[in-house]
Amino acid sequence: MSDAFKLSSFLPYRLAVLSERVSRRLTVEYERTHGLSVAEWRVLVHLGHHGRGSVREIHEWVNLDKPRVSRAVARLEAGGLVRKIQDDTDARLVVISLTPDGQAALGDILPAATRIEARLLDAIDDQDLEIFLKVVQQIHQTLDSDPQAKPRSRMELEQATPIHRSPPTQ
Amino acid sequence: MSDAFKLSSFLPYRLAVLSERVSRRLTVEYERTHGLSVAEWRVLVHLGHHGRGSVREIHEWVNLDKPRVSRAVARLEAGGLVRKIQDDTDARLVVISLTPDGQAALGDILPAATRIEARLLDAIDDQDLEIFLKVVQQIHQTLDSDPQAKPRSRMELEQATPIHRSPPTQ
DNA sequence: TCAATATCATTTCACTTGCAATGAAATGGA
DNA sequence: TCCATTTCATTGCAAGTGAAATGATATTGA
Repeated sequence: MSDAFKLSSFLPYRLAVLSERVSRRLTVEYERTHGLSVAEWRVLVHLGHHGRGSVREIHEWVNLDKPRVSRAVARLEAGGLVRKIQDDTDARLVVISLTPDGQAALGDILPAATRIEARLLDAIDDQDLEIFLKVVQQIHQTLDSDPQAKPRSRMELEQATPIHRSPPTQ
Repeated sequence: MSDAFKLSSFLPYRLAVLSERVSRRLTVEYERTHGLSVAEWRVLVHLGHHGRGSVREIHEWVNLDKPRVSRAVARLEAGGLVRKIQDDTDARLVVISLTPDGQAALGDILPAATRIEARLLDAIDDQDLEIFLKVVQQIHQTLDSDPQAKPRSRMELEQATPIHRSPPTQ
């Protein structure tokens, strides 16, 4: 009882609740339409943007541990959305790329995902969004200097990308 | 390849990455010191604030489904941090409350958790934080009017609580 | 009063997760 | 050249997860 501490005003809790709710909303979309999990969706998107990649590469970029990527890729391959071929200069590597079906699936889901994101962003003032993203970056930076925190994934570090409003440029 | 869509600038992805990193940092703390999971931590905090509660009540307040609460409570009881007693007016209900050990554990973890949060907040300008939280609320509100999204938990709805800066008042 | 329905907490079951092996292949140094 | 180390992807395994089922109790309405 008592104690001034309230879970509802605890920043980590708030982030978790928000993130989970948003993520769940997204999942409804690509679960229903293509039976994809979050991991599979991320792999697909990465391949859509980068064309091809090894398990390690994808792992480094999309914030998923290697076993998760490996299994996601296996499921995607079983579903015919992705192709795995042994690299010929390094036999340990597996080069993963989208099949035409994978391209099609991605082309189908991307607009839906973007639309959901757009709906969320529409309610937010431009300047507020900018500050929001700045704060996100600041939190990351604080964690960067905390030895107890997990390092950021490569993607986060390389890209200080702004959010793309509805009609995506570049 | 190509396609303008980048995962790194996709809001839901960003939220997930940030939330996971923050959550993991917290977990290091109460995992190491008391072997607690996130669910157990939330239950403990809820009880610390509300004194007692049923599984359903806790479930509604701390954004955990009932099975998860039930199991978290079971583990906490096994560890002696929590006590379960049958409600005498309604035999279905279980009234859960902290034991002295539970109080002590909470008293031990709370400062550490607050300290980590304070470190994150310290880097953020007051006004920016306010806007950040406003944006969080706006995202929730957008989801509130989306029939495909999961409704907010009771706690979120009842409390528009601001973040408490370091020396927690009230 | 008593059957139908609703509300609890818990359990079941199939599935996912994350960490730590594992085994295969490449690399570097003696 | 050849052994030790490193770098790959995958798999094993113990634990966790969530949705639905279960069983116990309460409530409601005929």
